[in-house]
Amino acid sequence: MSPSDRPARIGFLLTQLGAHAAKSFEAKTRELGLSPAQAGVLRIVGRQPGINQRELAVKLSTVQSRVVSLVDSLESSGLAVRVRSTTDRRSQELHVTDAGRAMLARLRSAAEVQESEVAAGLDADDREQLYTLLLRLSAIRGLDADVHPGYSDPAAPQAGG
Amino acid sequence: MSPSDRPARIGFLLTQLGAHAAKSFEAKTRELGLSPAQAGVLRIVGRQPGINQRELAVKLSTVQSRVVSLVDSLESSGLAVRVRSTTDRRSQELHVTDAGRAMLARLRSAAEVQESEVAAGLDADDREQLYTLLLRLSAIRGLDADVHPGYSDPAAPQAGG
DNA sequence: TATTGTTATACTCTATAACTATA
DNA sequence: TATAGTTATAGAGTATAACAATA
Repeated sequence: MSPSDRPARIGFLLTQLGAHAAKSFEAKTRELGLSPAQAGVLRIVGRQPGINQRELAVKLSTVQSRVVSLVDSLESSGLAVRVRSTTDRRSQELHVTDAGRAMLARLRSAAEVQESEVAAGLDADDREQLYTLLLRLSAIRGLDADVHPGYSDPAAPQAGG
Repeated sequence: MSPSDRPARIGFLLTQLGAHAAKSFEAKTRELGLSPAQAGVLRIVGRQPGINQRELAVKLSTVQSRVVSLVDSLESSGLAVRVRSTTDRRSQELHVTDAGRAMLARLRSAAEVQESEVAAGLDADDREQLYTLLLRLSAIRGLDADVHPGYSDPAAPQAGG
């Protein structure tokens, strides 16, 4: 079976299933009161306490102005705080609060639930095989295991791959 | 290796790799002057000539008003046309023009290029294995092989899966 | 003069609601 | 009265550019 005989190919299927997984995760973060983007920032700050906004922007491949509004929202919901660096007063060091840590625990539970939903229909061997292949692709692409895109796009149509 | 020991899991990896694939495809459609959404509509109309806008909205899981603007753009770039149904003058039957068919051929080439990029680093056996597993997941989810989401979102940060 | 962060603003994509025309 | 499509409008998410504070 050559690639062109296939009803849909790896690129297409990855796009389709990735969007599906993203939507299911988004539904769960929204129930917890967060957008996927906010959840992602919280996760990174939890793993790298003291990271500043510029570093966060680089990690997320976005601009500082966007980080401002994301951190604003986390701060106003009490999940994270900004602390002025004592060594460089331009810099804001970011930290997760106790409430933020509680939220991270809830997000981890949600991710566990999502995992079983996403893999439903595959037996343990298939899951292991799929996991291994995807992890290899991710490594080949040089993707950061801490960062994944939060499609802000709950019901976005098409593309023909 | 239990799920919770994993550095990143299937749901997370699918989301990450799916976004990556979507972005690479989007870059290609943009070069051809189309958004992923426009490309997707063109593809569907090419496969189902005469489909009307309501049917298209259902297929894309979106609203009719959105279909209007998508079809508007395809029509004004000469890739598709609306034809009033003779049996129900409320209904607009959609058709691809010659220029639209030429564009579809270019999109197919782009998809071929994307496919080799996305699967780069895997040998033929691995690709076949991955393809089989993804196709099974897609079938289990009941996803439509004609429709996949066009993330309109070129550089969207995070979510913690 | 360069860098960190902020504000103001604008653009894209998408949905909701009111409307027109046909049935 | 219901349906296919359209228009007008609003919202979310994101980026760009000008600005303030600090280095």
